[in-house]
Amino acid sequence: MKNFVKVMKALSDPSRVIIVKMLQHKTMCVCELQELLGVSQPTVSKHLKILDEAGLVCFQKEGLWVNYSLSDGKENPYVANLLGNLRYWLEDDPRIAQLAKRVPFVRREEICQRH
Amino acid sequence: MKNFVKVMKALSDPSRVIIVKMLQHKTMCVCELQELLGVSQPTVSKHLKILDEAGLVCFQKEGLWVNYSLSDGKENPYVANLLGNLRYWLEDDPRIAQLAKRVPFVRREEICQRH
DNA sequence: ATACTATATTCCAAATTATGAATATATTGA
DNA sequence: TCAATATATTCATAATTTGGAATATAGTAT
Repeated sequence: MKNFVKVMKALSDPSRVIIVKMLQHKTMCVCELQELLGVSQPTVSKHLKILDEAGLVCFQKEGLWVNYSLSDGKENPYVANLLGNLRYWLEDDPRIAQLAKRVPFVRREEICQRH
Repeated sequence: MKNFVKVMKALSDPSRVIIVKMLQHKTMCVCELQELLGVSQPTVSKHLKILDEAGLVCFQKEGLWVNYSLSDGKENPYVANLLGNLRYWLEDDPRIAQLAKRVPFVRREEICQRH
C-alpha cells in the first residue's frame, strides 16, 4: 500500500508528470529539465527526488552532471505498468506536446557554464 | 493532464484506495463503508466525492441510501486501466486482505436504524 | 589548496489536503 | 405536516505539499 500510494503521489503533480513525459524522449540533467520547465533548480531537484524514491526515474552521475532517465520498472509492477502506459497517455496534452518539441534542442552545453 | 492528475490524486490516499478495493467485492452505501473503515461519516462522504469526481466510482440512490460501486471506466482510459489492474494489485496488502474478509458480513440492516 | 559550478538540502511561506464536529439536505413514514 | 435518518456540506484545525531563496555538498580544473 505504502509503495503504491508513493507512486500515485509522485504522479499527482503536473510538473512531475511533465518530467516523466520529457524523459521519454531523452536522458537529461537537472539543468536541462530546469530550462525546459522554467522553474527553479531546487524545485526540479526535489521533484526528481520524489520520482526517484517512487522508483519512476533513476540517475547516473557524470562529473558535475546528474543524468536522469526513466526507470525500467523491473522491481515495481506499478511503475512498470504506469511508465508503459504513459508512453501513450498524455501525448495529446498541449503543454506536453509543445515542450516535447523543444527537447531535442535543449542542450546542457548551451545552458551550463562548464563544458 | 488535469484529468490524469485528478485520477492519480484520488488514488494517492490509503483510505480511498481501501474504498476502491472494498467496492471490488460489493456495492456498498456510505454507512457500510464507514463501519468497515472506522472513520467518520463526513470523511467517507468526502472521499467518495473525490473518487466520483475522478470517475473511479459511481452511485445510485435508493431511498435514503446511496449505493456506491466501481465505475466501468468506459469514458476514461486512466480509470479503466487502473481499476483493471487494481483487481490484482494490493491483494496481498495485510490491511486490505483483513478488511476484505469482513465485507460479506457488513450489512446496512445491522448498521442503520431504518430497515 | 582554491575557485568554480551543477546539484542537493535547508528553511520558510503559501497553498492544499485530511479529518471530524456541527449543520444542512433529502427522503421516508406516520 | 412533522419526526426520523442517511448522506452531503460547511467550518475549523492540523498535517502535508509546493516553490523559491539561501545555503551546503560534491566534482572539476587551475
